[in-house]
Amino acid sequence: MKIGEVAKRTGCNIETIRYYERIGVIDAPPRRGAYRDYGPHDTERLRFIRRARELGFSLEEVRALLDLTPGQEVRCDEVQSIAEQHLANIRAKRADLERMENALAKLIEQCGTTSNDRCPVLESLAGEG
Amino acid sequence: MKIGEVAKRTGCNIETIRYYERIGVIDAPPRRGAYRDYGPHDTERLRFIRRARELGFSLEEVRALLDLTPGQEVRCDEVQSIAEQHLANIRAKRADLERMENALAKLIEQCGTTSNDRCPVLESLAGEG
DNA sequence: TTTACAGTCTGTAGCAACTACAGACTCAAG
DNA sequence: CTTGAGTCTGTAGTTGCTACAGACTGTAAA
Repeated sequence: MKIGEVAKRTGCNIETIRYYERIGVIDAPPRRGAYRDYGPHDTERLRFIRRARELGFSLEEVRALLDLTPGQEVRCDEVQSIAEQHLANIRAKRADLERMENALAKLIEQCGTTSNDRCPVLESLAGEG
Repeated sequence: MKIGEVAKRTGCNIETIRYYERIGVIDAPPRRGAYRDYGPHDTERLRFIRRARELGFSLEEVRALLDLTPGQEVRCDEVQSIAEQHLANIRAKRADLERMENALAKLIEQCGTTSNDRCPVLESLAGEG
């Protein structure tokens, strides 16, 4: 399978696949002539990576997850610990965004309620303190 | 005022201030000898930037906001429009995170409920489709 | 006056996770 | 034999900083 086919099947784009190879997240496949020749194992791995990325795992975390299944034995507790750490990160980010959202919504709400030549958004950003 | 003082007062760090100057978010201040010499106007501007960044505005958005008050007249409606666009972005991001959080939490919940040699997290990431 | 020292200067490289080229090549079909 | 889509390598860009190296400056104490 050539890289374009793999890209189509995994939803990763071509440059990204080569990028993953370069940084060692996936192994360099053998070549058929000049072209990379991928097997089904690569497809699975790339799909795994894409899904994990969609869940917001960093590539470092993905690497760690992939390293947890070198042979047969699955260390579910370690997976769980990585996932839980990640979950905590997501929650923290979400809380951040929530704070932003509330603050911003409140400012916008005040638009139009003050006199014409004052803008509550700008004033709040500019205000001393 | 030298850069260190401004950094202290605005909560921006020194490298960041010079970075903002380099990319044109703030003007280059005059020099007193070899050193940058900042006035109160710069402090205000930097504080404005820092606050906007804390609310998640991109530097491009910050630039747009700063450009809206060149003279006296404040175009509150334009500010409002930028802020609302940004608010929409924040909401979208937050919704994304929420989806991630739910998906991940569900997976983690299943940990320990299946047989020892299967890990629901990994299986879900690896699964075909 | 000298000298020590904190602060500042410029310029460059690094981070994450890609994306986007340029310019050369390859390989299969017509 | 030529065309053309696909692939190759290598490099640079993105965002918003941060972190140096190595030089310099300005002030204050000795």
